Amino acid sequence: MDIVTWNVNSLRARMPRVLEFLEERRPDVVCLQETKVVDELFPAEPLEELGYQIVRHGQKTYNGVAILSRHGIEDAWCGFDGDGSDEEARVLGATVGDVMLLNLYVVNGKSVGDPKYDHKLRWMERVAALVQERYPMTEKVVVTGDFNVTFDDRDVYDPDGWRDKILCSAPEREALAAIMAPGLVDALRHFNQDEGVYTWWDFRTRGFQRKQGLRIDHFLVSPPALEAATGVEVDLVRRDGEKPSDHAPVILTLA
DNA sequence: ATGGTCGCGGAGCGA
Repeated sequence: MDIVTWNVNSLRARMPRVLEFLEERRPDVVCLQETKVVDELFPAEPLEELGYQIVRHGQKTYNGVAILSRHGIEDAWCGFDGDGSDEEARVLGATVGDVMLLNLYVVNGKSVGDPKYDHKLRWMERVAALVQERYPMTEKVVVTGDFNVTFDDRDVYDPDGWRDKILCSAPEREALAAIMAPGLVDALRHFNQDEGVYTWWDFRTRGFQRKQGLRIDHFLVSPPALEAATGVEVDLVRRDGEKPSDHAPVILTLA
């Protein structure tokens, strides 16, 4: 089973690239972030025609998460309270087969010290509590999405330039570790110790062309899910070409 | 330190 995480930076703007990706790779499950579309305007039909069931949790202009699946989606819920009552649409949970999914679009935080940064740290604390309460590590758990946090220098093209900056600060990394504390593992690092594996490149600096990126999109998996995992791959083809997102899709394969 | 480019929505904000 292939599970994808992809921050598409507007689903409607990205539809040609998303459809091309789905047709070529036929992934089983796709967790999308930054759909930037209210549920009533979600472009479901072309995705359903490719065989995908859809659960979505969107809002106007900003944020928005969705899960596409070629297999039955069960027990879907959204927002910290499970009812979509959050101000920001960033949390979507569901079960597909024996895999418990949590799809997250973590707060960006703007810059260290900004009020949005404090909001990010508090928001991540709520995620940690949610994982602890609702995701037993004895199950196949996959917590994925755009975390807007790097793990270490290997995830950063210019570690000294980014030292203690947003996406790289110690408090953010500690908040990420707290989410993983019950027993989640960074699946990509289990398979690949190389530096320079990135998932996001800034539009403004033409980061992709300059090979200047960060790894901020992750798969955090429980021991049973790690046992089933056979690899994690970043699909760089999707970051190149016509009207790409600023993120590449990341693909986790489970046996 | 700032700006650079996208997307949304139709100016300025968020990333």
